[in-house]
Amino acid sequence: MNETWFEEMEARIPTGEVRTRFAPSPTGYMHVGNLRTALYTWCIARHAGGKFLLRIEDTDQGRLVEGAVDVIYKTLADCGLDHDEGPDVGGPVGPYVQTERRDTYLPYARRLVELGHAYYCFCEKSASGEDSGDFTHADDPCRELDAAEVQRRLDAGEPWVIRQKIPRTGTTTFHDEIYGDVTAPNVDLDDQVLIKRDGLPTYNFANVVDDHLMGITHVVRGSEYLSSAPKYNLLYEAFGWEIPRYVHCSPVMRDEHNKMSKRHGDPSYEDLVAQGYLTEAIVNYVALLGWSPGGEREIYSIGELAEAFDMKRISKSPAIFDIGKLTWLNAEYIKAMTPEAFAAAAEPWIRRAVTNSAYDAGRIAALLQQRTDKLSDIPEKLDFFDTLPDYSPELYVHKKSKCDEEKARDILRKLRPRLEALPRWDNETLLGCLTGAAAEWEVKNALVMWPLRIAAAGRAVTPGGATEICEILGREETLRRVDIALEKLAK
RNA sequence: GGCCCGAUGGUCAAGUGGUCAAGACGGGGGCCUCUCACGCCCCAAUCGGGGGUUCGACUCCCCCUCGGGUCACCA
Repeated sequence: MNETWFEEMEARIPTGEVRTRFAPSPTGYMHVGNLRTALYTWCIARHAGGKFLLRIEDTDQGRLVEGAVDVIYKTLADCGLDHDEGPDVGGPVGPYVQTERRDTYLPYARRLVELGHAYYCFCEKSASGEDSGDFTHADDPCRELDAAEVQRRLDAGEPWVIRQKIPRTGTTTFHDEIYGDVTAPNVDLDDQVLIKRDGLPTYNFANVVDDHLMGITHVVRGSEYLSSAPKYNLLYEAFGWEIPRYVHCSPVMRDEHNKMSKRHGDPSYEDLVAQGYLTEAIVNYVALLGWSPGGEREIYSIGELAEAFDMKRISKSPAIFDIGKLTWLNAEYIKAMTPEAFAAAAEPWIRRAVTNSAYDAGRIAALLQQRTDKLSDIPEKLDFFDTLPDYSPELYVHKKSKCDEEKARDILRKLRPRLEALPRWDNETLLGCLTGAAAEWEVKNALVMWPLRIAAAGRAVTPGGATEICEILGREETLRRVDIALEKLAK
């Protein structure tokens, strides 16, 4: 590559705006930690009115997973994390897939060799695990090979890699937006491989080159990269490039010791949605896991998150994912929905349990909205609609309502003709009928409501009260169930 | 093990030298009430340990402990 090529690459780099990127490798699914990183990255860009880009890091040919990229697109889109540049929408510094950029890395690596900050290494691939323990990047014989020798072995077709030439003395300090200055002794830094034997760059190298070539101003990533950051700095300095701001995020944990992981069966974004969690609630919860806006407010829409976001307030220590708190937040979102929106979201779940189309899903949804933590909890609350359970008469015994089987039979007997004679069958009418009866018989409302609700539902706990359930069941079915109750109680 | 980073209730966390150490989830109790839930009220629960610095430390420094990360031709 000639000098012109490098100049052209540099000339494309946008300046004067905040540019962040989410750079996943398509090796699996969107776990919660990934989602959070993407969210923070997006927030930094949006907060500053900058650009958010998506770059696919697929330099590991062995770990590609079919369909993984689609999961990434879908998740980002669902969550409202729109990107300004990326493989699908293009942009000024494309391509945005690393394997499509394969020809740009080698020239930069060669330039580093020329600059004396990298070298060709012809050593055999080290066996895995061999150099664990007290390994301290022992003198690589290739480090000081002279140019002629290198050229000879290259010409002979020997396999090679290019390694970064780390200084043997001194220290390297880099600045992180949330951890502050971090210093590491150069001796502890490895002469990491930049270009692999297959000609593709390693993650570390591709990352630096791409971030520079794409004009990334804020590098947001997991804290697992904290200890390799000094090597990145050395690379930027060797090239004479401006060092971006680093924002390292601590991991999301499943418990005190382990990160959230697919292996442990921890839920991904998609899993959570399948479990009945709302996207808005997931995004909101994840944002607050490891970041705090400072005040007491906890409910934030995606837009409000972008507005309030201050990366300085990202937590330094790992946070444990608490499904219970997510569930609470999800319930808050459900309660805040309009009845229409909730009915629409709940209907498929309602119909899993209630197949009888005579029972109005909208009415059922109205009973459910204040009692639903997550949508998947819905079906089990509704099983009594389609078929009346074969319950025990003991269910009629309820201390607080002062009800027992005897009283239940008496109440239901007297109630049946009144219900049958009702001019209309709606909640108000039913309520009037029942409270009227209670007043007339000089008993508590509860003593009338309890047996009727048990008769109608056949279970102790139901969403909604007696009148609401009877209204949905309809007059005919209600009377049928009262008759069944009287039969049970007659024994 | 070397190196790097971190440490406020069970969990998420506010707090940046002087506070009776916010708030939320969860837990406990109560009120409301046609069950359950919602809502409302109240309660319990935290600065890992030890040294300094200071008139005064959760806040600053050191050590210990504990936790996390990293030490791949994976990202």
